[in-house]
Amino acid sequence: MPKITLPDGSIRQYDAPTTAGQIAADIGPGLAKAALGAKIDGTLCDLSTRIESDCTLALVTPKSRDGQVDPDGLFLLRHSCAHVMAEAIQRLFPGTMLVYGPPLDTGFYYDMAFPDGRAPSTDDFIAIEAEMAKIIGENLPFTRRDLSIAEGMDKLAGEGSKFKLDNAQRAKDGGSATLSWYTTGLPGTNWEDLCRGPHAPSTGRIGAFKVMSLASSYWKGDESLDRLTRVYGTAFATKPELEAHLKQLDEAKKRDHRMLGKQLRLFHIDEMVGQGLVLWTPRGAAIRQELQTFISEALRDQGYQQVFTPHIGKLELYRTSGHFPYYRESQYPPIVDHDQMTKLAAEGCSCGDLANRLASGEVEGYLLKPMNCPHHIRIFASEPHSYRDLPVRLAEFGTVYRWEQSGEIGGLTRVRGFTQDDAHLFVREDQVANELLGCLSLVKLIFGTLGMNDYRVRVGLRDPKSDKYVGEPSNWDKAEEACRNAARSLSVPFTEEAGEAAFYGPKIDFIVRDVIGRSWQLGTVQVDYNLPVRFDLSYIGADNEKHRPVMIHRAPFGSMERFVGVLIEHFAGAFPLWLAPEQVRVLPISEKSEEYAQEVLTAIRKIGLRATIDSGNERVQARIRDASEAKIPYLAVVGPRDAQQRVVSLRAFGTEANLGELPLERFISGLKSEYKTRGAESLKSSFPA
RNA sequence: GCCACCGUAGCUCAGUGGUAGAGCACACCCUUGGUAAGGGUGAGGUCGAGGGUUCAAUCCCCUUCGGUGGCUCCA
Repeated sequence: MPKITLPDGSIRQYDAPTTAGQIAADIGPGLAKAALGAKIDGTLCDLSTRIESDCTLALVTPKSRDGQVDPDGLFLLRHSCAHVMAEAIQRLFPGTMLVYGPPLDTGFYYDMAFPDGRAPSTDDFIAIEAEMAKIIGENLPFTRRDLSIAEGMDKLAGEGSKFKLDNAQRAKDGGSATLSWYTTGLPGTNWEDLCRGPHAPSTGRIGAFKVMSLASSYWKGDESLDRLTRVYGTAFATKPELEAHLKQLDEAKKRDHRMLGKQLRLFHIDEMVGQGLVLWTPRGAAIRQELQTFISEALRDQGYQQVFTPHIGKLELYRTSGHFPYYRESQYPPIVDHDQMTKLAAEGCSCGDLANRLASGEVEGYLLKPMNCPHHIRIFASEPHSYRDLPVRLAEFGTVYRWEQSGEIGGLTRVRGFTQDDAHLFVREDQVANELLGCLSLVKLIFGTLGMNDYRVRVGLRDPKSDKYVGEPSNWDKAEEACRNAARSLSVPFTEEAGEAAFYGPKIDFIVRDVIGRSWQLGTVQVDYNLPVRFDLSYIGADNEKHRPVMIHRAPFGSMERFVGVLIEHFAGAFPLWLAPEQVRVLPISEKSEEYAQEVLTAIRKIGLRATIDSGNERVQARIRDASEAKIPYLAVVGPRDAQQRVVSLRAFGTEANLGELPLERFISGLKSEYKTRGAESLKSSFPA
């Protein structure tokens, strides 16, 4: 006789098997009406799930008691809505085979195989949504039925969908005793789908939904298998929630760095220059320069030395490092000099031959550098080192080139040429732990100064099953342990992920999300026992013997391109004073104040800030609007009154009214300290709140 | 790289099988205005590029380049 423990601790006793839905009804009609499903012993289930023995039970509704949207409720709604969409699409596109349709954080998708050439386009969304509305309007129950594995397999084999058959096989392999189908309505009469559930009780519970977009995917994520069409949608319990979600998406779009980059003229990517090759326009370059100055100061404080190295190097260098053999596909092809080319052409050497001979080393060429480490290593190796000299820390804003797949390139976040704020530390083994901490503190300083708190940390370890990693397992163990320990010191939660290591060593990565919700790796710190071996690096120890240094690779920004891209979105284009491309705009009320405005401008420029004057033939209101749209931190409005009193009327970005008047000298000194302290001190504090 | 969609003025976007439009930006004129758009006039386009169908293509078809959304990849 089941004894049900509810979340408030109360217990309900039943003398016969019951269902979650029945229990909800027993508690109250309101709850019965609101319930979408139940968590039985922590597992999300249908309301119709039969309960035969003691359990804990929590009913799932669209909103929990405190008014928050319940993610489990959304899960049920979206999973159910995916079914409704699949049914609607199968009605409109006969012959469509269903593959897999899970809920997501922001909605759901369904992968489908359409009969050749008959995939829907976005123009069909209206029809699909109309069909879905019909199904939802009928408020049909989602009815579950279980078949034995054998029966179920027979049924699927008869229906002839290899995709569903495969899903069933995987359920079977996963230890499932039965296969379940969900019918939208009456089993045997209405539409059904192989699905492990759970679902909302009926279609009518889907309050609001929208078909969002089309994309493609590969079956099981494997590009050698069938190509599928993925239809994305979303669903909510109510219309206002859907509208709020759509509005949020729209807001996110406005923060998109590609949009803002164009609008604020921060960078340009030009067809004629090449895909994924970023041109930094003056305004974006100002931001980058400030960031580089910032990090250079921090590096100097930590005992780094700056170096410069060329953009190319001999293939032999990258054969030694392993980059060329391991990552040939993702590099620009090697450069072969004229004489070689002429000679090879005379021999009738084919492109294939040339590739092979470059790979084997029979023909030498140059490579656009995919990484800076080999160059830095050769700097280290260019002179002998004593154990007393270590750590040697070589830093460079080094530009590297990688042949990213064309479909992956976009904006500043994935590009083919980018500049890393790179450095390589050559350290004694006993120094590894401490140097790692130094690297992490640098990352923390950067993220802290910029107010970027929304990041996660990943410790990337080797995948024991893969053979792409070079070096001794014992060294890998040591390096992985050092990373783990350093990550622990961060007091930020981190995950350990096998298979995420670089080929030469484990790493600690800092990962942020963009406005669209995509994750990007920014800063990275990597421990490397392997390249020192490949390059036979050494230092002389206290024992007068040769010893092998350990390398640490680190780039707290990751790349300037990606970092600035993420930063544009982080600030929604409204950069703090120290980073803003145009920091102050002086705005004379009329030509009568032009002279004083020029004086103010000169004073601002004298302390090294980027400022302009807008003496345009427009009314003040219009020019204020222009400055506001350009997201300029400070606007100094000056008219005859201000000139008379030697003050400026100050307006800050993001504040509705003007802040008030400030004597010119205080304005200048306040600007200076806000700039120099990178916002730690603010000019705004000169005004009453 | 794969699939889908998109490419019209500097930007955002309408539009049509008979060689094109709006708003903003830009230029000039009037206006000299005190905190988020003052008024007028004007200039600006090989409708991404190449090929095809057609009497005629910005529009239809093919190819190509670029962008977007995904997938796959990412030292």
